[in-house]
Amino acid sequence: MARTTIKDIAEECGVSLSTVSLVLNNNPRISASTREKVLKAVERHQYQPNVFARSLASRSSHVLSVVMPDLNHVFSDTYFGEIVSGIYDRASEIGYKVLLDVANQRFVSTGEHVALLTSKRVDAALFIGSSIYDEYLTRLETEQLPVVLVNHFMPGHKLSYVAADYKETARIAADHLLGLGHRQIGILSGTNTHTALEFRNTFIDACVASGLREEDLPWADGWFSEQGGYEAAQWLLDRNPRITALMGGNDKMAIGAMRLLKERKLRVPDDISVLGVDDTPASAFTNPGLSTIRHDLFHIGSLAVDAALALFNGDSKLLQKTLPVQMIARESTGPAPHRP
Amino acid sequence: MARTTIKDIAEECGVSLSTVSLVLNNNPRISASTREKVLKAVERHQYQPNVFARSLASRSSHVLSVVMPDLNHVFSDTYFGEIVSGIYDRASEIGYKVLLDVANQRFVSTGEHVALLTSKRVDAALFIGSSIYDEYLTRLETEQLPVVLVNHFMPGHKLSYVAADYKETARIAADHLLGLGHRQIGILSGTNTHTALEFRNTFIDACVASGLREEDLPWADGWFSEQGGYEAAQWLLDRNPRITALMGGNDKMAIGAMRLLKERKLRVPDDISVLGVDDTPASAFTNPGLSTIRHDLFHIGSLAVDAALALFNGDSKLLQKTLPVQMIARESTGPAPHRP
DNA sequence: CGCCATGAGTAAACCCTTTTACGATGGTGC
DNA sequence: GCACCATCGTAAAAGGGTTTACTCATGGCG
Repeated sequence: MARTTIKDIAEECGVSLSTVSLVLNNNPRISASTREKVLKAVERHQYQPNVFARSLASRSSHVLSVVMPDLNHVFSDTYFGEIVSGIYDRASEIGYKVLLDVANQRFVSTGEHVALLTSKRVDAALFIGSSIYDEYLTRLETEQLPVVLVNHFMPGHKLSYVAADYKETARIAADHLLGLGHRQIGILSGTNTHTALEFRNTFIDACVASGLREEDLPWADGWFSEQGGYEAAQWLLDRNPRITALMGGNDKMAIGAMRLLKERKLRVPDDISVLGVDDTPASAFTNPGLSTIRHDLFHIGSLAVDAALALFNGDSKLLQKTLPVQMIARESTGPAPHRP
Repeated sequence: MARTTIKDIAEECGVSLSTVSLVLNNNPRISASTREKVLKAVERHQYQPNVFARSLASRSSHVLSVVMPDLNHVFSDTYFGEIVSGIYDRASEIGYKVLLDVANQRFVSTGEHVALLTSKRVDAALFIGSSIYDEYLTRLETEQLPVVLVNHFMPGHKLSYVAADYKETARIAADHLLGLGHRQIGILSGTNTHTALEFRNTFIDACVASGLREEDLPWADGWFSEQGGYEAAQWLLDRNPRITALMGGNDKMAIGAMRLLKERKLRVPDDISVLGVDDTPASAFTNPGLSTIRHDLFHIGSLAVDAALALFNGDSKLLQKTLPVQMIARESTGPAPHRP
């Protein structure tokens, strides 16, 4: 039994194909009575338009691609997970589907990241967490494709993005720690991303502006993971035992650092304060609860969807949106201890 | 500038549309010389076939849907993440794309879970982690759609699945704990899934067969999460202080239980042993390392892809595959302590 | 009463490939 | 020299919608 097509509906209702199509697309040209007749038949037959025929004719697929970075276990990372949830929610709310991609070697070298868009397979693409070195993004820029970077950006490139305000994050973080009296702060800096760079630089600048010396703001690069935070903290503490606070590049790094501190029998926050960034769900459940600067990743994801579609619809050429952040003070930060 | 189509290529090469199409589909009917000529033109124009036209004509979308359960933070759950990784990897290996879906209220009530397949939008669908109550699956059964349940199943239904051997898992677990001398074992049983039921029942049967009494095998239901494990463990320990081992329904529950034990100053495994199921990445990093029965979720994901496509291609009507599991003994299980 | 604007619907072109039945060409065996 | 067969291509029919320009009544207006 063949699927029922628009033709079947048209014949049954004694109208033309176009009429049915117009009804289905809510075109006001069709009278209420005809509309109803058609809709009834549609309902009766459980008619489902063929999405391919539709996409082919309308040049819109109603599909969004989300491109994940090629990291181990990306699909179970809370940071990415929150963003994907936001994307998925918003997309399905407005009738869009989400296609999964990973920016791995093959994906880039075969040019699939471009073909995906030029072949109209997807209306737009959302890139999550690409790194400084992701030169492939430039091709997306030159070809003016509907692409949005999610919670990161590429300075000097005309690429749209929706991202948390990392500068403001850094300033709030600096204020918070300085206000608690910390004068030697170690920075667990994420690696390979412009946001990480911007965060670190702004943080340092803010501290220096308040009278700290650069040498009292040692930093170490590391992966944005518990392990990365653990190792970076280790490196920093071994060289700078007088540090009274650790600034994590994200919550996971901060959590990794806290594990190290526990192993070293350093109390948080009595001996050393730890501050994170993101406010991923786990942060509320650490012990002590992690103070952090909240980035609303879910919301960033949904806004990215809207931005991407605005680009696709030609409403705009370039969208660069920076979102406010919020200090969440829990228990992992406290007054700086006296160091003799 | 319009996209180059198969027609452009054909004209440029002085051959028919069909010829180009056949070349592109590696049909041996076309001679090597013609083939080469066409491929050169394709290369020169960076020609990309229009996927929609292709899907429309060929009735195959080369897309798979992965349907996630409607849980909080599914997209950052390691269990689901591992499976999705396996699915994604295998799918992209064989030229398939992966579409994301969530089995939420809307998805089911609108019949999208069926329409997705009947409308040929996707070639097949992979359902991850549906529950006992997911009646909507029965419609997939009656309509004989290409659907595979991933690491779970529905007894009494003719639904294909690829799942770890939960019975064997239960037996291995029982052997392991009994071998260590445990005689009173609390079970942190996952809830709402047939695999959880099967696991619990088989575990109890195995223990009883070895001479334990049922009343020494108390169990508590809980969500498959750290929190769920924590609470279930709490409930069990409060009522059964003589327990010497806790059997987690999965690693997360086991990890949650370990947190509780730490809070209660009970040493693992000296005072109480803890055993998990799955061997998700985190299990190697707990302290002490979590003993567990390994389910190769990544592999299960890839096999599910192959199974789904076998169904789609009509190679088979029903595929029910059970995969071997493996004991991973780390430090969280040890000899039962003497309880006076 | 004739003209025109408006509303409702339709015809037909178009979107781009796949696929099957058929055609042409040249060679083979007898 | 003929029937027959491969081999290589092609024509044309799907596949199922969208969309634009056009038709045809109808009613209002001057």
